[in-house]
Amino acid sequence: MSTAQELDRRGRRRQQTIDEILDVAVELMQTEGVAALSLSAVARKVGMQPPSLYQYFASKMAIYDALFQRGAEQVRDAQRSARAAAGTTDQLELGMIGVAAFGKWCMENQVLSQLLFWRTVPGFEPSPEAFAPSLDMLNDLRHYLQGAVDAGQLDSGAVSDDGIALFTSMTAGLLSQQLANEPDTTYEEGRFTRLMPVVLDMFYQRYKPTRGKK
Amino acid sequence: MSTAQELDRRGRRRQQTIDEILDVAVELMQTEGVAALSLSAVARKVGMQPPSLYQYFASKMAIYDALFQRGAEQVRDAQRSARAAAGTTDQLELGMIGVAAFGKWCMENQVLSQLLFWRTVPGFEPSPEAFAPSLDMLNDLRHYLQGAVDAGQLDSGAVSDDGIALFTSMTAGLLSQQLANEPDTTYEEGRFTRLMPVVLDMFYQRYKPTRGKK
DNA sequence: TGACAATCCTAATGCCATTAGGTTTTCCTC
DNA sequence: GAGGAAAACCTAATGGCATTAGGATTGTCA
Repeated sequence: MSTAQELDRRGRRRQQTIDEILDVAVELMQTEGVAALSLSAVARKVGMQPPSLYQYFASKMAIYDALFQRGAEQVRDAQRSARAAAGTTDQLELGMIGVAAFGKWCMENQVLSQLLFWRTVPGFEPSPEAFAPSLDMLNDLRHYLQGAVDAGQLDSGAVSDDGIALFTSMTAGLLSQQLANEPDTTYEEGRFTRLMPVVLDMFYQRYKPTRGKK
Repeated sequence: MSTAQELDRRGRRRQQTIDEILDVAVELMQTEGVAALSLSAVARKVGMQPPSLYQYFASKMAIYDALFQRGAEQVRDAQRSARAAAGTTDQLELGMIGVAAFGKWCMENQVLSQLLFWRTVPGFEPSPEAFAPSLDMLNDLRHYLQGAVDAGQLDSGAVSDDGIALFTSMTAGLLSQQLANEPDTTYEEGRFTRLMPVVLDMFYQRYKPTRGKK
């Protein structure tokens, strides 16, 4: 009836198609490899001719970018809701919960993880907009480590550049090895991800308050 | 004169061409991306027509495989000669020297590193032959850690599956982050690789003899 | 009903890897 | 030094890809 309503209807249909394209793209990347995504294959699976996809995405890279953003938002929110669901205010524990949620999401969304955390697609560089949620995640991490420092659970070195670099490298290192060498398992049972509590403990040992600095 | 000599001449010329193709391939991967290697571009740069390359390699994947093997041999040998050049028999120190040599090679051969340690090229799986030097490297690592255990420098847990997984994950984690986030620097100055001694120390702290087990 | 815009199509371009089949070059044997 | 085999290289062709141009169809509203 009203213009707004019609546009809304059309807009919703359009969004539906966009989502379907992205879903199919993920599905194909799962079987063919992230960098081997073919627009023609996507079009075939959606039931379109390849050029029609350009009504929804300006290029193949735009699809990668949309998936990057989708993934970054998902993993950030997965981390946040895991922390919110936990009934604790212990900053250290919240940090650990976040890492576990992160790891679990990565194992369950390997295609998106690869896009997000490896530089695996030749010409692809995420747009600032798509990258923003990743920065949120890094800030969240800093926030909880700072909280642990303030609570006297960690030495202040833990939130230094070196501390952050160590934290992300060690956790991402386990994830990376897991995804590369033994992808078909769960976060809890993986030969590498299983060691996540160990590396977190190593980190805490290094940045114990009152002594652990250098 | 003799058949052997002539075949040798031809064989040497052939090997020269093969090497040139591989060199050009690395060069192009540096500028265009590892997964974006184009045989046509290689052929152009070598001064051939694309189909002529098939005289030397059965497919594009065969080129990747040759590069994989080349890289694996290079990095293994770089590690070994660094250890041989060191004037020590201290197993722990030899382990550290190996890691440093490994890291340095990776920073100086980023294209090959990516091929070797990330799963970045869609259809590519290294042949067992190409993969063998990587196994050598893992055995070398095990050997030196075992040596440190035998010398009473480390707890035996260091050579357990978990210990090895931890060691490789932490070192590869730093390298990975360095290559992905700040590739244009040296091993010594990189924001992440600079922390290599720190993570090695963390490892040694965890597997100190006489106490450090669990 | 007519018009506008969204949606989808076919046709075409220029890239790619790879195969088929022929020509030139190299080099050893006689 | 002539002949011939094998190596090295070529052109032509196939079928795939991403992307662009431009036309047809369809839905939606005045």
